[in-house]
Amino acid sequence: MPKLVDHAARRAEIAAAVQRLIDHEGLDGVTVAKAAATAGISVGQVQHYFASKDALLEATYRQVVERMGARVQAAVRESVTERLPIRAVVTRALREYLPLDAASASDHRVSLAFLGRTTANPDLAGLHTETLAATRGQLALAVHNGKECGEVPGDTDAKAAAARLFALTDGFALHLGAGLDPEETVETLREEVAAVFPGRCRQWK
Amino acid sequence: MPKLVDHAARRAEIAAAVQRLIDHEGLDGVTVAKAAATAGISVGQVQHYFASKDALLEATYRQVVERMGARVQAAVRESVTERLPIRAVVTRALREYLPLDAASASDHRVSLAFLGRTTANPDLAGLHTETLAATRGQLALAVHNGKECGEVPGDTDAKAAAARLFALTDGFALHLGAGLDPEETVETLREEVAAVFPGRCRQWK
DNA sequence: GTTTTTATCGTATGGCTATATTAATACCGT
DNA sequence: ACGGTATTAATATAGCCATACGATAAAAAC
Repeated sequence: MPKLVDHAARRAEIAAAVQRLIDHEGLDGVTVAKAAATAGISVGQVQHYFASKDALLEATYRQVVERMGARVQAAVRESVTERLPIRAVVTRALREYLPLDAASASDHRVSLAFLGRTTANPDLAGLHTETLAATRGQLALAVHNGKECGEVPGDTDAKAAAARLFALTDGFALHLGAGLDPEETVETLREEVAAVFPGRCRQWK
Repeated sequence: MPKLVDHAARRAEIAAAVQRLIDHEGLDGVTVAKAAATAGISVGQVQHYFASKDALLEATYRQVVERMGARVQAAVRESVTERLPIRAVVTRALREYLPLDAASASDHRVSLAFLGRTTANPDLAGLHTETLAATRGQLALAVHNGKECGEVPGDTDAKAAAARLFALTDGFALHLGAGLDPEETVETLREEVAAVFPGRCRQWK
């Protein structure tokens, strides 16, 4: 057999180049030729690793979404191993959704660019809706656990509280790029979560 | 002189056709030829009313933004003439930002499509940022007035409260298209505004 | 060492698009 | 009625882009 190449890694590299390109020239500015130039390879090589331009863009989007999810999961795992209260876990998790550093800001911009295409692309819209629903579900579960644990009052509507916190976070993420102070925003988000989780856990989980 | 044509009205008609086109095929699916076909006119006529495709899209976006703003302003004016408390005025105004009916949902989708292009278009990004800042400023003013009037506690940070309510509203608007219950959402928004404006106005303004 | 499979590259091409241009039309003031 | 101009239609053009294709290199298998 010929030269051995890690296909997945190469695809990831190319997708990363496409992300830089989107960041710089927008989703519409992406052409296969420019993607190849950004990645420092030939057009033919891009074609070798992606069957079509659509496949290339889909892989790029998937990579961005996965990285955003991974950031949140990492924050959750870290908080859980530190035996922090659910309130703190949720606060850290939601904080990870905000475009506070360069990397997550780029991810957010790119995911926003794709979001603008959901209008005419049912597949993309479906993926987006599913992702939102999953996140909202996890958040609702956290609130529910908070009720069982004693951090959240018993009369709280877990689903409504989750929807509210999530919408607030996404709204902040949207507005952060447009003249909102990061520190104040994070502080407000912290207070909002604290308002939903006012109690203390009765037992160590 | 020749045929008299209301330029502004004709431009608005064409822009409305472009909006339908964006709604159906996405912002990328817009071509001058399709725009002409959707509007039921020739390509040459589109060229006559818009110097370039960019100008056509900009006019469309501007029309959408203006209509969204007008809806809010109308709600505010109506509420004010009814001598409603500021709380009710703000509630109605924010409610108008949500894509609850077909028209505002279309406007929201289209503005989202344009938002996805702010990545690479500084002019568009600037316009968007300004619009957000203006809205946030108006909202902060409403909260400030509420403090003077007695509806809002004196220790409320008007700017922070405005930023929070606005982000929440925009977040809800974003999530409404993806599996959020409209009625519950409106109710939650109403409660949130009520929480910021818990008092009663001391005097009739 | 030959063969076969994979990787990479450069170029060709067919289609689509924005826009320029040219010609035709219709209406108004006089 | 009629010239002139705003308006409309139709066509031409030049550029760009995704994708197809062919050629070359390289490395494993035997």
